[in-house]
Amino acid sequence: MTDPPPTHDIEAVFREKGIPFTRQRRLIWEFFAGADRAATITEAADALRGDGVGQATVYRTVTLFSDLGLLARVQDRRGDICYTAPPIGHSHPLVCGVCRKVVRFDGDGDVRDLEARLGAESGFAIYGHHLEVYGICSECRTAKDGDHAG
Amino acid sequence: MTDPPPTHDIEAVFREKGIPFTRQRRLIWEFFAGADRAATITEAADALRGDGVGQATVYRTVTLFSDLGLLARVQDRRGDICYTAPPIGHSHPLVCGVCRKVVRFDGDGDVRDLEARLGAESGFAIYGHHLEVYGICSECRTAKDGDHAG
DNA sequence: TGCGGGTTGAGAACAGTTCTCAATCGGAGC
DNA sequence: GCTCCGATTGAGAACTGTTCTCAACCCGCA
Repeated sequence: MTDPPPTHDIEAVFREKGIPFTRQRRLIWEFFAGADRAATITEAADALRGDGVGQATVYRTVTLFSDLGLLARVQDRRGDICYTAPPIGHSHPLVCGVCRKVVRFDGDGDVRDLEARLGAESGFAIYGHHLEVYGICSECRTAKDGDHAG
Repeated sequence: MTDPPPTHDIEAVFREKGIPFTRQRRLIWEFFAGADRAATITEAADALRGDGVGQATVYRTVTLFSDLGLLARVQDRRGDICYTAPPIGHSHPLVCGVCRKVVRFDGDGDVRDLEARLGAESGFAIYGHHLEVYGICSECRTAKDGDHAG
């Protein structure tokens, strides 16, 4: 696993684009970047309410981060929309359906082959794809095995 | 491309499971199966309102079809949730981001290789994946080229 | 034809998201 | 340090999409 991207990198992205990196944005970024699993907007808003970050700001900011490619949208097993950092620029999320832990993988070579083939066969101009893989992480499996007694 | 599955096949699926295939369900199925592109629930409800199909019924029925694997959920370019028939059991949707036309492709071999690798590397017990490829179909590209004048 | 269980439609209720608007913040210029 | 100005923020209203409730209805069965 890679380290979470340091906050100052993100600041650089913002500065480069001339967008203010405010206290609230930093807090929201740290919430997602600091977690090793995907979180919903509601969870972020709940967690940051105590820090004086409003719900609307969380929505706005998550949208902003998504637009900038800094957060990726994934789904948990119930279909809830979650967000995960760091960017999925050229990687894809492997999401634990139980605890929502996210492991990133490349896999882009595979998909790019497929895209090239598809484009040729279908006549579509391919502009992107969305690939998520779902599984249960080893910890959750262990926990589940332990639960068998109860 | 494969032909859309005939309605009597779907009826057989329902009969086999002992679920009534009502007039409303038939209409909703025909709406999705008859379209060559993904449609939202709202669109289906609007289209079928005149046939006396209520909104709640559309929601219920689309959920039912999804559970049975008869409809697949995809997203258009704006992120709107759409549904498309026939089933994506072991195929994946290639979605036109403009007109939402859906072409199905297999590509499962590619992903299964990837899944096996991922499972081994990450320790996750892989239980599924979600792959959508986005592009612009040739018709929409032609239309867009034509628009260049205006 | 009458019965019973599942399905349906209308609309209320609910949850998630977006919008509105005044207050606040932060950087630039003095 | 102070003022100005535009962007951002928070609170809550408004809106949208989805689910729930419940009486009416439909269909298979006897």
